[in-house]
Amino acid sequence: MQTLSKASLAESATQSIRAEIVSGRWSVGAKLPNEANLSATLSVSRGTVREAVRVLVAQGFLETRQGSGTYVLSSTDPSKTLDMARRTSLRDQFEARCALDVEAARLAALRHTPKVIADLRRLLAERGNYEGGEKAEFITRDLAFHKAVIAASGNRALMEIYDFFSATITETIEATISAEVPEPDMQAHADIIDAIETGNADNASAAVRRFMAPVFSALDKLLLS
Amino acid sequence: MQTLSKASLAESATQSIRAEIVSGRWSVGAKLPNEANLSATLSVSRGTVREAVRVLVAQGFLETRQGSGTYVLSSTDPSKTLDMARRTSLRDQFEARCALDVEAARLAALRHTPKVIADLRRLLAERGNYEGGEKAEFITRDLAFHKAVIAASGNRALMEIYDFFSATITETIEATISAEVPEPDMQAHADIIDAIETGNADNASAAVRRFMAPVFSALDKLLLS
DNA sequence: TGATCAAAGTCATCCGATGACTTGATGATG
DNA sequence: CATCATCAAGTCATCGGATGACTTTGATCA
Repeated sequence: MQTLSKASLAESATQSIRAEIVSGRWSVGAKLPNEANLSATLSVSRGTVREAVRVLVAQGFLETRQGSGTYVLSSTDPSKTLDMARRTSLRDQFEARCALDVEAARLAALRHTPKVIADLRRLLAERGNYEGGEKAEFITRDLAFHKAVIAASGNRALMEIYDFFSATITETIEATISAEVPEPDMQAHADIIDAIETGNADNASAAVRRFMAPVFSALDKLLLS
Repeated sequence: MQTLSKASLAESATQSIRAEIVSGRWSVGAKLPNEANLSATLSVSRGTVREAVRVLVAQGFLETRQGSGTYVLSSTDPSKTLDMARRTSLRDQFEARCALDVEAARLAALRHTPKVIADLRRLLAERGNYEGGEKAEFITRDLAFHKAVIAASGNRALMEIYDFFSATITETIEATISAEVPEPDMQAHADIIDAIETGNADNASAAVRRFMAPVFSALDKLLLS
């Protein structure tokens, strides 16, 4: 941030107020001092305070209620909400990933081309089954296949979200329970490609769901133990 | 964003200026009219203009140079990861949101409780059908219902991602084509609740899919026109 | 030509005033 | 006592003017 060198008073005020919020000194729901008070505390004019507050309102930190006051709405940057998704349980992450896979397979079935199908078959062949060796490399090849399915959907939003999750899921798997979660075999993967090729959206999403079932079963067992 | 329902002058000014930028009428590098001029054009005071500009500066759209003027830095929001979602097409965003809705309904069907069902029914009743009036307020009530469905899934990852998208989708809708996208009626919503209540996961997700169909049809028509 | 500098243009900040809205107290009413 | 209408204080929303700081421009001059 080069802002430090030439921060305007309004920008400084914005940072000061935000610091109070993220530090928790002004907790969620708390009411801020009124504008005149803030003005005095920060040693800037009321207009400058208003500019600072307006920015924080736009960023989702604050909420102003005319006639009532200014209140803390959130103590975290809402633009980074996805970070929160990262910290959810492993099962939640898999379920979310499953949602993306299912919809992607559906869309891929509706929009597939012969070239896409050929690419999927090639990636699946390269992936192979896991037969010992470096687990991380296998996971990488496996992810390449799944990303290709998402790409086949032609939906960039799904791709972005999937990338986001696949990275963290990979980490989690490798670090913790990799041995306990079964990798669906080649046939289960091939079923997905076949369903996409037929162009039947329902079959494609159902294939993904069957595909994921054993993973969820394994996760449930882990949660019980 | 419920902000539109009772948008302050400053927020309206922010949107007006941003609209000029994203539409390309003020291209990157262009110099904006001076504050007095903007003040006259937008029929608000200069202080209000400054608040609006300050927000857009914080979002990375504008840059102010004291003594020189205000210039367009970017026509897209570069400050956050939201960029990725903003740049995807509206259709992509809806498809991604649909993926979340479908999976959430499925999980909700498997995990529902009487209280959750009652809450959903209450939210749907509060939502009502759109019968004129403030569109933004209706969208807010509609979102509350859909978020409740996601919450009923018990999956925090889905909730986070959904929040992420609903914000940008709402913005896009309100800013551009709100009138063109049909809102599914109460019955379509009620069908989802009923399906969840029966505990049949497939029916629940199918209900959501039927629910979304007319929206996609409308989007397709927009793309063709 | 090149450097200097003054003036105009523009944003930064401050101040005071008025309007609009919310909230809580007050008091009348039944 | 409970309820409701009314009112006053507190607060944000917006306005307009004024002054300072900084940049750009162009005229002036060596």
